[in-house]
Amino acid sequence: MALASMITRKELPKGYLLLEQGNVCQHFYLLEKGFARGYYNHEGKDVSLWFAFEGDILTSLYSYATGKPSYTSIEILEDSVVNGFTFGQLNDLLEKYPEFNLVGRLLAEQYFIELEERTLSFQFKTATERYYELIRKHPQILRRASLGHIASFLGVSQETLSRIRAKRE
Amino acid sequence: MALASMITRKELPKGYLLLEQGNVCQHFYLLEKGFARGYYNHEGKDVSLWFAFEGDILTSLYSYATGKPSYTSIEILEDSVVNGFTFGQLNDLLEKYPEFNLVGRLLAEQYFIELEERTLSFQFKTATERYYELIRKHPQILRRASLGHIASFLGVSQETLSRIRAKRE
DNA sequence: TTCTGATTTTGATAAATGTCAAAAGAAATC
DNA sequence: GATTTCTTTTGACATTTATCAAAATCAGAA
Repeated sequence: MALASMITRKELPKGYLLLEQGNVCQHFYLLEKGFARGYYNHEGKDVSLWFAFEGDILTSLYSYATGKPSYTSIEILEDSVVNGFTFGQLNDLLEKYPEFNLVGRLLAEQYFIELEERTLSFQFKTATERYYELIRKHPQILRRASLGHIASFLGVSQETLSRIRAKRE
Repeated sequence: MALASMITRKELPKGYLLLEQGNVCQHFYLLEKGFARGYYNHEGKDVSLWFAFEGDILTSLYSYATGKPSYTSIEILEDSVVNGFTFGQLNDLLEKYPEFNLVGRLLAEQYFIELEERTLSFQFKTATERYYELIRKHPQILRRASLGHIASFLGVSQETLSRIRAKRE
């Protein structure tokens, strides 16, 4: 079983829902080109959890690890190209070549570290600081994501983010 | 190299600082008996990031994964017994028996999932809801951790948590 | 270009929470 | 048991941010 033969390449239009909250995620997708976000919907409130750029992975690690329905949805925000394979294929691979668990471990560690940073920033930084940090790290986000999406990612209302922007300059 | 011979058992008194912010963490510790917390200190504000019970692991996954100084400290909150081994020993083991990466992967996934849940609860739940969820999951925490520690874990001031408690019953 | 719908900004007000200060209570030490 | 120290509660007030509503701006379709 060759790795290459497992991979399916797909073109996805803007607005496409790659994964819907409540469904069990079955795939890893590598975002070759485009832009996407993960979000969580709770009582009508739609909150962005992450943004994914070229080279990032689109999946629900939760679903993969637990086999349970994902509580995040994945939305394609710009026409994109992804390369995907199923969890089943990956598990076969891991079974056959246990060394690959090293990659899995490093990946999960990486995920954890990024999330830890995000969590800390919620507890220690103001929305304003989080905003400027975000656009410093990912300036492109300003052009690619809407104010509403960014606001919910930062944990503030749109109006508040708009006022944060207004204060500067 | 036997796993058992690597492990060192230690008794640690209440108040002991197992890991200090700014130092590179070198060990995994399994908490056999006792109670501990991880916390982060920022400009004098001391914020609890997690509590560890019997059976939990005490370490800085961040330090382990990156080799950089930990930004969390680990404090023993009750006289405890831990079983520890160094990252170096663990890495030797992983190199010799790559299958162990599976354990590492699952562990990192587990860490990630728990943190994800915590992060979501910050964005979607009120401090009151987070409080009652915490004591539902870990009732013992009420007896073992101080109000101040719990308040910072929940992301509110002590006074606010005190008022949350007063409202009920 | 013009229209239409979505996004962003602005204003007024209400609600939640933090901060400071002090009192009350509990625990530890002598 | 009395004293000291730490923890928790309570009160008053200030600050931050959300919410609701409306206006302004922008973007895509006709």
